[in-house]
Amino acid sequence: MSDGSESSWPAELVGDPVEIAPLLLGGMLLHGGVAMILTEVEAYGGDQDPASHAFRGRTPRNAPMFGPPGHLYVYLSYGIHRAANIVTTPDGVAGGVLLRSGRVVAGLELATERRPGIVETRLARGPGNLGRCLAFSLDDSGSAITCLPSATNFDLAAVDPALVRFIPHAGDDLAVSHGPRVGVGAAQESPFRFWLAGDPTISTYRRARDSPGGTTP
DNA sequence: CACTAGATGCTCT
DNA sequence: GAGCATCTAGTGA
Repeated sequence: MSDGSESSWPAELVGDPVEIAPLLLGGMLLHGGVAMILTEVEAYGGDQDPASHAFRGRTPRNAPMFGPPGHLYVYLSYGIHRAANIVTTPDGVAGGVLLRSGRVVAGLELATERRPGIVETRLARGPGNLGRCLAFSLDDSGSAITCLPSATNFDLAAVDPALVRFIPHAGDDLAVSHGPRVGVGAAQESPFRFWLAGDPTISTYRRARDSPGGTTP
């Protein structure tokens, strides 16, 4: 009974996570009273991707990965960190995009409260830190994401912090770098990780590790 | 900056 | 019980 609230996820953002992932960069994600621009993402597939949680089939935890696109898949990592994916594949097909880094653009006080003493550019660096800034919990796994037009002008205080909203980037092209994911033999050919070139919210050493001698600016 | 070790709790066999 | 799609603090240059 969700008052006709179907996911407003656009068809352009449905498909192979490797193709959709770079399209999410520059988009704005809202939850928990904080808004951030996505600066680094990573694609995860289904039964083709040995590193994916969905690789060994459907379980209660990863069920959202197999569900409709435009939904959240949140998992607990190392008992501490909550990492979030955006499901991009059609219903019945597993695949999603892990949100690795972001730049906080609104709700800075809340984000700083959740990560005391951390410099602004590092507030949402890494999947666990990003999830903490946005106050994601395991209960948010499976939630629908409301996708709004890029022209949307919002008042953060008026946005329900329990809802997940996404506003895609539109306008001038962004400089996107990409690199292969290390440690996964079967999928080393195609790039899985994408980030905004030169963005200060992404650490340099991690960048160098992920794309040795190639796509970095 | 590079590297190491330890924390921490849910998920699945 | 084992194993994590990780992060931080600590060390040494």
